[in-house]
Amino acid sequence: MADLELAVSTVILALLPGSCPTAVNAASPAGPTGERPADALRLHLPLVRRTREPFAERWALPGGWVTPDERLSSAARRTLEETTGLRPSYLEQLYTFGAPRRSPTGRVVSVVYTALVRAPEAADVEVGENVRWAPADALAETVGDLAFDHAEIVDYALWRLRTKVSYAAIAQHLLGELFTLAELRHVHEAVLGKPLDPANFRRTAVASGSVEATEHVQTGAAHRPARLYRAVLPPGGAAGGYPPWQSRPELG
Amino acid sequence: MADLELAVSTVILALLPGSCPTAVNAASPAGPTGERPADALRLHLPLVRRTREPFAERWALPGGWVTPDERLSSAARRTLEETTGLRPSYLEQLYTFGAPRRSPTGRVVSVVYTALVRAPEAADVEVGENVRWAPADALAETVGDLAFDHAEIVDYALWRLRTKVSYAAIAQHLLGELFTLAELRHVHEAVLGKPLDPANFRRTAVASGSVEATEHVQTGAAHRPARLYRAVLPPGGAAGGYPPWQSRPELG
DNA sequence: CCAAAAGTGTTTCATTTACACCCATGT
DNA sequence: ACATGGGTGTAAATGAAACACTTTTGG
Repeated sequence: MADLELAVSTVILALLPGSCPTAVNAASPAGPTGERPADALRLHLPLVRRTREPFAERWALPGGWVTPDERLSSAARRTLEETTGLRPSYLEQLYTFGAPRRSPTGRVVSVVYTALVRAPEAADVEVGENVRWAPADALAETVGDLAFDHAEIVDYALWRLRTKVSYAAIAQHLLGELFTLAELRHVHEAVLGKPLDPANFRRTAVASGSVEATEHVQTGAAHRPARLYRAVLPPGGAAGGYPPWQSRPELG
Repeated sequence: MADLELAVSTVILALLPGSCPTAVNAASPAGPTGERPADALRLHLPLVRRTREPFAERWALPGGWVTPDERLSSAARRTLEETTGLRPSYLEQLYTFGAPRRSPTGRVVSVVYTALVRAPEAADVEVGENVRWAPADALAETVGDLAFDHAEIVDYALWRLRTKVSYAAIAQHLLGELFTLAELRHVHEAVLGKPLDPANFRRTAVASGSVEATEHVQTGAAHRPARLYRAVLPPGGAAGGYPPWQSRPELG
C-alpha cells in the first residue's frame, strides 16, 4: 500500500471560437463533419506538454501529485493554477483511474476532476511551447495521442458533461456573469453537438429557475437587444436532491 | 505524495426483510417458491467491527488497502470477500474521499465502491461478533456512529442509488436470476421509499427493454401465478449512451 | 423599408399518471 | 364462491417538440 503514488488530473473545459487565435489549429477546412459556422464556439481544453519520460513531448492533462495535507480538490486547483494559471469557476470530481499499468514507471492512481472556466478567464492562459488549447472533439487530429490514458479520460469527461448538462445547471459556468439566453443556448448546443429550438430552450431555461433576468440588455447588435440573465445558485438546502455534501463548500 | 495511503471501501447493499437485523432468511435461490415475508423488504448493508484503533469497536464499511498490482475494482472485490465472503453481482465506483483529517492516524484516501448483492448470496455472509447486517436507513439507531466518515459515505451511496435506479437497470442485481415484476417493483419501492403503481411500473419496465419474459411462472401463491422475468443486459455497443468503458469488463 | 435575431403563442405529439376492470389461482 | 394479487385497457394530465407569428433594433 505504499508502493503507489496518488496524482490528480483535471479536464478543464472552456468555450472558445473554433478559429481561436490562441488555438494552434490547421484542421478547420470544411471537414466531413464541418457543418459548423467558421466561428462557432467549440469546447476546448488546455493541455500541457510533458518534458520528461514517460511520454516526453506528448500532450497531457494538467495535474500533479497530492501533498499530504491538502484536500483532493485543493490539489486539483493548485496543480491547475501552477501549470496553466487557471482558476476554474466549477470543479467536480469525475472518476479515479488506477489500472496497474496506466503509467510505465510504476503504479499511479489518478483522481480526475472536471473543471469549467469562463471565456474571459480562459483568455488569460499563457499559451506557449508547453501549454496550448485543443478542441475537445478533435484531440487526435490536433495534438496526436495523449500521454497515458488521458484520451480515454477526456472522452469520459465529455460524456459526463453531455449527460449532466441536460439536467443540471452547469453550462453557466462557461459564460461570464451576465449572458443572454442565446449565449446560454449556444453553450448547450456546443456541448450537445446539435441545434436547439430557441423558443423551447428559453422556456425550459427560465422555468428551471437556474437563471434570472436582470434589467440590463445587450446593445450594439443589428437586431432587437437581448435581455441579460444571471445564473441563480440552487437553494442552499437539499431540495434539489443533489449530493448531500455538494451544498457544503467542498469535500474530499 | 508518499506520506499517504490508498484504501478501498465498499457500500454493499442487499434487500432483506426488515424485522430480523442479524438473522438472514432470504428467498429460495431460483425456485419459484419464494414466499414473501410479512414485513417489507429493506435495504441492508454488511458492516465489520473494527478491532484496532482508530475507532476500535466501532462499525465500519468493509475495505482494505490497495496492493500495487491489482485494479482498484479488484481490490474492492478482494477486500469484500476477505471480510464478508460476499461476491457482488454489481460493482461500481462511487467516489473518492480524501479529506486530510479523515483518519486520525494519517492521511488515507479511500476509493469507495458501491456493490449490489442478490438476496441468496447475501444469506451466505457469516454473521458473527464482528460482521453484521444493518438497515441502511437506520444505521445510527442500530449500530451507533460509524467509524471515520463512513456514515456520510453511506448517505451518498444511497442518494446515488436512488437517483440511478430511476434511469438505469440496476435493481435487478438485488434479485435472483428469475424474478416477478412485482418483486422488481418491491425493489424499486424499497430503494425509492415510496409505493409505485403496479400497472404503470409493469409497462415502463418491459418497455425499457431491461427485462425479458421467460416461459416460467411462479406457483404456490393464493392468486394468479406471476410470470418470471430475466434481466437483459444492455447492448454491448455504446447505443445506451453509458460511459464508453463501462461496456468493457472493468477499468481502474 | 428590410434583415436579423429576440421573444411570444399555439398546435401537435409523446409520455406519464391515475384508476377501472378482468384474469387465474389457492383456500 | 371469494379473496388476492397478476395483468390489461383507457382516459386525463403533464410535458416536450415544432413552428407560425410579433417585436425591436441596426443598416
